[in-house]
Amino acid sequence: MEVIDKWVAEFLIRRQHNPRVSPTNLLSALRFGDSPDCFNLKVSSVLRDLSDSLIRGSVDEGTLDLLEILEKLRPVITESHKSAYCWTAAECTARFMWPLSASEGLFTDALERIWRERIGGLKESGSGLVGDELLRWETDLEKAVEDPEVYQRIRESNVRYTAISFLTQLLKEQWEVLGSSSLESAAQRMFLKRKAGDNLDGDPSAAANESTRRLESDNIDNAKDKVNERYASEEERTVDGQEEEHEESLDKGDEMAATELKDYLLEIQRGVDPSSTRQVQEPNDAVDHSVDVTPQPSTSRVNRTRASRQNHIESPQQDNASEKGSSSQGTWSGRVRPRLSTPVPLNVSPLRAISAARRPKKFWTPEEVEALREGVKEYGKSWKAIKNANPAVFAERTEVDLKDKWRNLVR
DNA sequence: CTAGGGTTACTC
DNA sequence: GAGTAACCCTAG
Repeated sequence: MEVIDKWVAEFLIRRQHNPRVSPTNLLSALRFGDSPDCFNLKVSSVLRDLSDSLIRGSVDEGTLDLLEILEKLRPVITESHKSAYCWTAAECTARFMWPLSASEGLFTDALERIWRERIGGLKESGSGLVGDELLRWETDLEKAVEDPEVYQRIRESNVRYTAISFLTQLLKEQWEVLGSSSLESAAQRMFLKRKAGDNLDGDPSAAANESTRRLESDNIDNAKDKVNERYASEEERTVDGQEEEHEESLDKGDEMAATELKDYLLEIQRGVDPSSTRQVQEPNDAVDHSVDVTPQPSTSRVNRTRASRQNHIESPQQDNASEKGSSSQGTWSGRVRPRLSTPVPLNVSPLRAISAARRPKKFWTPEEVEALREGVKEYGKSWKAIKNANPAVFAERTEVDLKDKWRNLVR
């Protein structure tokens, strides 16, 4: 199971749209240790932390820490990694240039801390992050202490923009090199294996292996090509268009991966727990559930539509079973058709969960209504704020419930 | 997250 | 069937 834990953790960390994931907390909570098979998980975690920093618009010394950790994980340093580190270090120093002269404020402290201690340590250890560009910056910043003109020039330049551009570029490259997450790769392999098994009469496993090999090789080649192309345009210090392109490919990839992953997880669940294909439990039904040949009452057209929408996975079979059972009881000569069991909806985030049953109706208490009136007086129609202001009273109400109740009250 | 239309379950 | 309250769905 530990492998699955790692896969799921890696998958969650790499979901850029999930703001609740904190890689550091997640890894420490799961206690994966330092085993070598955690490599993808660790790299993903560092990249995700970097990505979150950029989303928050924060480029600070924590970013330098992350870039140094990334160097330890990926000893082959790319140009964008070096540049990102260099410009981030420059930005971390330049941000202390808010006074008009170097002697005021904390500029010299930052110079000491970042360049003499931190980067000095890197030089001693022979880090690949130390390059010509970094050394040039070091010289310029040291000069700035004595030379007001150099100080002023650096102070007025937009170091932050370039740092963010390189960090964005680095992230894009690193995600591409990392390829699909372990979980997505496994889902893709399962998907291709099944597809090959369905389509070919020959040796399905050979075909699946070939397809998988081709897919993986294509992914790696594409990533490498893209990285090389990017290196060719290393001097372009701009992020225009990159973000959009990245988002678009993420969305398409997410959609495909989510579908395949869902199939794969259903399959895992069937394999792990065959009893998981449980029957529907009716609250007042004390008799044997193993058979059910009673046709479902069809109260109205809309009810049927609703029911089939809520149970879209099982509805075709169930409808057929019900109809056949009712219409052919005679021909079955007393044999009863076992009712097909209903698969349990897999509530696996971030896949969309299958619609849950309707909540039981709960009438509003006078206390709740009063709290809602007071809340609207205080916060207006900010249902979330009203709920948060009265968590105990509205423990069993959603923001939408509050909105609906208010709509009823003002009618 | 919110607004607004739709659905469900219930009463008259 | 109309009216109502609570709940659901989905666009923006």
